[in-house]
Amino acid sequence: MMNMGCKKTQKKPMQGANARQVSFSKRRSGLFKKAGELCTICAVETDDIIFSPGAKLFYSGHDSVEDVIIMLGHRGKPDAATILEAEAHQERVLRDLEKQYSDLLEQLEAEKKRGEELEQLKKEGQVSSWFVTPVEELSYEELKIQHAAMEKLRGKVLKTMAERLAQGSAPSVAANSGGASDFPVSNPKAAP
Amino acid sequence: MMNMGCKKTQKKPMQGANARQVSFSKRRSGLFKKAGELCTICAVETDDIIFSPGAKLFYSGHDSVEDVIIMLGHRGKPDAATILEAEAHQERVLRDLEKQYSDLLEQLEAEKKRGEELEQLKKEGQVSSWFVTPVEELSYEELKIQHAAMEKLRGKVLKTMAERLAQGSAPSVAANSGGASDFPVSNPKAAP
DNA sequence: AACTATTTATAAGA
DNA sequence: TTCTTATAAATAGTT
Repeated sequence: MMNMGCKKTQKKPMQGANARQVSFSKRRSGLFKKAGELCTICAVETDDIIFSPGAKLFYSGHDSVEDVIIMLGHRGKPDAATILEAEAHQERVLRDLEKQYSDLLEQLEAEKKRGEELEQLKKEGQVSSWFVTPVEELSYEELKIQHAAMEKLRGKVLKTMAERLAQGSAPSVAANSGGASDFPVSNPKAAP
Repeated sequence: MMNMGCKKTQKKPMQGANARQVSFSKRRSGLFKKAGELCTICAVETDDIIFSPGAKLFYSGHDSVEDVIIMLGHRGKPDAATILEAEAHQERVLRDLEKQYSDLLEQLEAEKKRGEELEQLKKEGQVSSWFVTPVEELSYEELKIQHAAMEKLRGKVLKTMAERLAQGSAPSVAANSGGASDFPVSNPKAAP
């Protein structure tokens, strides 16, 4: 059977929403498995976050995963009674998120300032090499950059939240729309 | 030559700091490559963060990577003159980080409150199923959870920063200590 | 979900 | 560190 195995690695989004969804599931579990192996074999910590097009979050972290799962509890589906209550909550949730977002805009401003500080440090010559030379011990600067990177990541998440809100998503809470619709194209980048 | 390829997947940390470091480098690039492929092929976004034992951060994100690299600039090593200046900066950087950390403790308190809100929502039945059923459209709740998860992740990073500070790491800025010392054991977990 | 041909990742060695 | 190579693992297409 000439089933073609898997051919060479594709360079473009897979054609066909269904095939892409299947591939996503396979590769997602593969990626998380690799991350887990990296933790186990090399004794490091990893956090992997995947945003799928339907605004779904997939998360693999060395211990936070448990927190997320605990937050979600038993994961049963909402019953009819709670759906009515859910719709009553929509407005409040919306306002809540909007307030959070405006708070975050301020934080993003603060981020920019920190980025500029960092730029200044770089010009003074200290920060420059840890990213490419893992053996050095530039802990203060590393931590500074860790912080900045995390702030940036956080800012991105929250910006995405706001964008989704602005697009008026989630017309009906707890609606079981089963169809996996077509994927919007994201902005792929590879690591250096 | 019986070079044994790679045997079956190890379940324990690799023995020998050097071999483990080599494996880490290989697997790190492998993981990032997989993440990049997932982005490209399945049209999703990923962020991967690896904390190596020496407090090194490795980051692969669908576009934030560029920001980090731009922040780092040309990545040359500091010269002798800047090292002196760097040491003069240490105290200030320390105070800066300490201040940031105390700010963050407050934010962690706020996080807890949000977690409790989330728990409340879950009891009302809406939040429960998106994590296991990617086809549903529970966007508000998803975003809420994304936010909570990111806050948690951020909190962890910043807590790590503070712990490293408390341990008095980074005795000498820009010291080119080449030795990769022995790894402490982390807390490996796989994704559900 | 399971199978399988093929590609990809990687541990050990050089 | 980078390259090679034997072998294990991942996975695209198929059933």
